[in-house]
Amino acid sequence: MTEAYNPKVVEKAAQSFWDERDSFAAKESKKPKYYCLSMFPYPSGKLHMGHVRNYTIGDVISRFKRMQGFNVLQPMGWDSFGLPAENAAIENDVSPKEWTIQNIDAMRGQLKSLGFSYDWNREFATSSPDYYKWEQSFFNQLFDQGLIYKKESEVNWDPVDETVLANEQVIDGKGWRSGAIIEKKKIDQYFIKITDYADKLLENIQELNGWPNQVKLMQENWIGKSKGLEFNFHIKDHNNALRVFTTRPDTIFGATYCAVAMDHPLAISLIESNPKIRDFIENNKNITTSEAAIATQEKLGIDTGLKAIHPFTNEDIPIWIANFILMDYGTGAVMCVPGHDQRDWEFAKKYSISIKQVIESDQDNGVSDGALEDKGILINSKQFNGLDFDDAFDSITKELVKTNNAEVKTNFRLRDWGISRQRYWGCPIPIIHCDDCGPVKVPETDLPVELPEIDNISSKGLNLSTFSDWMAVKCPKCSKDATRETDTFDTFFESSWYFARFAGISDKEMISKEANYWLPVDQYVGGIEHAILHLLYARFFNILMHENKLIHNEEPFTKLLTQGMVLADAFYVLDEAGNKTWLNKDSLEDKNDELLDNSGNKVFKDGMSKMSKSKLNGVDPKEMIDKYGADTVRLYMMFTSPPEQTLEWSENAIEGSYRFIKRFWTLVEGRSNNIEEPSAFNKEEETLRRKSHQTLKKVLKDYEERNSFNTVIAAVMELINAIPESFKKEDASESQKYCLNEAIEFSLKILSPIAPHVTLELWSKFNSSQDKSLFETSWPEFKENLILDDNFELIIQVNGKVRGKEKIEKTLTEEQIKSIALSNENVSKHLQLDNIKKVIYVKEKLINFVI
RNA sequence: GGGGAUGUGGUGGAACUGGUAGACACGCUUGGCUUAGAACCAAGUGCCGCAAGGCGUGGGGGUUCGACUCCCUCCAUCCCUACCA
Repeated sequence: MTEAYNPKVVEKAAQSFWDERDSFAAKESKKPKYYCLSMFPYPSGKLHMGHVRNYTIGDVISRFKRMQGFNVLQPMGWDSFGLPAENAAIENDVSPKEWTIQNIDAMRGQLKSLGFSYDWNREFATSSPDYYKWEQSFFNQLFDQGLIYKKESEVNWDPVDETVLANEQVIDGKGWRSGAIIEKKKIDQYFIKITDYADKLLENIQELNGWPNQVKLMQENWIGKSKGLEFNFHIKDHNNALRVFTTRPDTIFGATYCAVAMDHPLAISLIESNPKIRDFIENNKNITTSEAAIATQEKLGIDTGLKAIHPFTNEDIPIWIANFILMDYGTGAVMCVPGHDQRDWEFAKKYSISIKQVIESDQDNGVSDGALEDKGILINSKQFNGLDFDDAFDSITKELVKTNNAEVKTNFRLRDWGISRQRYWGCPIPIIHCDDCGPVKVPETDLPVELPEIDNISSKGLNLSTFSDWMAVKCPKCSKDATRETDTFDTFFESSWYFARFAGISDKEMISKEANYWLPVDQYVGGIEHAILHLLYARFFNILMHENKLIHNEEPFTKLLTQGMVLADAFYVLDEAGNKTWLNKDSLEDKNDELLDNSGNKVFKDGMSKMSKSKLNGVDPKEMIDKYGADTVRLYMMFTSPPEQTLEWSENAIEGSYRFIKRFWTLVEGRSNNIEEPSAFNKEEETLRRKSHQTLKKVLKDYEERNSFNTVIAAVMELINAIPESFKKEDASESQKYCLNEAIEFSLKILSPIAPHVTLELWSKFNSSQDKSLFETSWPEFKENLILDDNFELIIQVNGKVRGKEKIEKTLTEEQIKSIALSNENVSKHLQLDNIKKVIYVKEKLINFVI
């Protein structure tokens, strides 16, 4: 009697089997190690499809490597500090800690239900003092090494809630909760000198052969190393010079104005005496600190009335204040060459500043339609005419060194990492402020500095400066009354070293010796949105940990797989003030083709965007797991698109994945793998065996080299479709049954990393005599001699168009093949023999007749 | 604004090194089974055309015997843009 496929029963059995044996506990051994890590989640409470995709990919790779005989470490934990906990605290009046713990429990349950092969013994949450204690300790080391400093920097200030807002919390220049117009405010913050390592971070990219080029490029551009010239413009009737940085000194004869940032000292010095400038700066202050907002705003400027003196022509050129110049980059002042920089060109047009062409071009209209940004030969540049970029750079530098204090400078776009946050739910920065001793680090023996418990949650933002009891301490140096630092770390701090902690977790040290066995991470898997910040900070931290002799490797991640975003439609309603409130799709009603929320307000569609906590467009996998089981969800997730590609979420085809598993179950169930290999096979049997071994060869490449799991699944489907019906019948011959069993065995193995529960169950039914766990630690080998075929299919083209196909024996000569091709009926219709101008033959593939 | 990607049937995707475009699925159509439906099974399914044949990989142009693949250009969508993680 056959048994129907019941995912609930099968999955429960498989999961208990793994649990009982602690199958995925990782211990050092003589086997080659493989550390596979998926980016740990922020515990928002529910998994969404982006997580399912990420963690299925990681698990597929882990399980595949385990089958290949590797000693695999695949840990999981929680990146549990962050903004959403504070928001939830304010909205629901729960402590961030409680909320986080509940979320972790819920998400752990969801992860377990998906059957991921994690070593749960190594689980930790970054919000636990056991973890952040070591972060504070490491910070102290960096502090001693002079890598930490304080400097003023701008934040988004909500004047109503009296709190600092993240860029995400500023919507159209207004605070998301209060609706107040956001102000920029300068406050003193901690920074870490990542720019000291800019060259190292850039150079090491060359060695990251296992990283996607895309990500390496983005990091290179982010670091943004450029060679340029810094020099002074003398200012007419003014004591100070204006120091500018330019990467294009070759265009200096085209400089028709200069521009400075709104917070440049020169601009600030004019506020008092010039009300127009004061108004301009005042009116343009209200913009988010985000680069995107600054760069896309309308480009505005105001003439200071001051004149810079052109170093070569001695002409006066105006100095402007512009709202898009960044004080943080270069010197905060630039020379503007509208002829050869598009942004300068547009600004010049707007304010009627002259535009000069100083680089040769074959463009008829010169610079009248737009800037010519390509490098080239200098014109209209007096003694420098005719020089190319490099020569011009050198010659112009030589002159400016004499007169204008010029200096060739390497400049980085990368800025130092601001690590202070004015928040409650983060790792406290272990510093004590003493009136006499200044900032003093908290002694090692007093670590961790734990977060105070929350008793009273206000409706404003949370931060540590309201906990006066907690703040009051004695100075560790002089024992006088002192106060604790109230800033917490940027949460990127926690995620910059967790991978090392997983590899060497210990309650006695930050990272134990065991880490030397596991590190570096062999395969890191995570969303492409982390291509720059998280991955750059983690690389930076890894270098610091390496320098401090905590770990042996300099770069943390050997291979990187960046999965594409899972997108979903996002929906919102607007209030009277035009503020957006995001809504989950499930809370909407569809009335006469119009979307309404549950109070009847009109709902707008925002279009596809990544599943996120803030837009509430995450799709919870729970329902799907309940309905179809984890194997179907995993299989569908892998089948529906290749990992690197963006995925617009839809569950239209999940039924198909479920059907496939059911069909597969029906095929395998009731059979046993007990046939000896026969001595001979007929043609039909050979064909199936060829397909089985071909499939094995193909999927090995797809798994190992291409991370192409959708084609792995398609290949197995093809193999199963290729089994002749007669082989499945009860009266099939022994050799037919043998070939069928071989196909089944391969399919079970191939699918095991993707759908581990059902394959484990079927394997133990199919191979009842064998140890179950053997199935998950062995990978079959294909036989090359069975893959070879004596024939091939020749494609016959006329002028590149397919006109016929012929089955050809591989032993035939090119001449013989040509004559077979020419005798093809359909082909001969399309050509006359005397017309053939050329014949192209691609071995064992195609022949093309050109007429 | 800048940086990085992506674009192939009604849908998700395949084509790996310039060599058969549409594998494998979803959906749909027809038939079988069924009192009926679901499930399942079988056949068909890029578009135009009765057919011969033609057209077809975001649009336009180019290189090549041959282009989804290489080059130029334009468009659309997504990710990042330093305080979402």
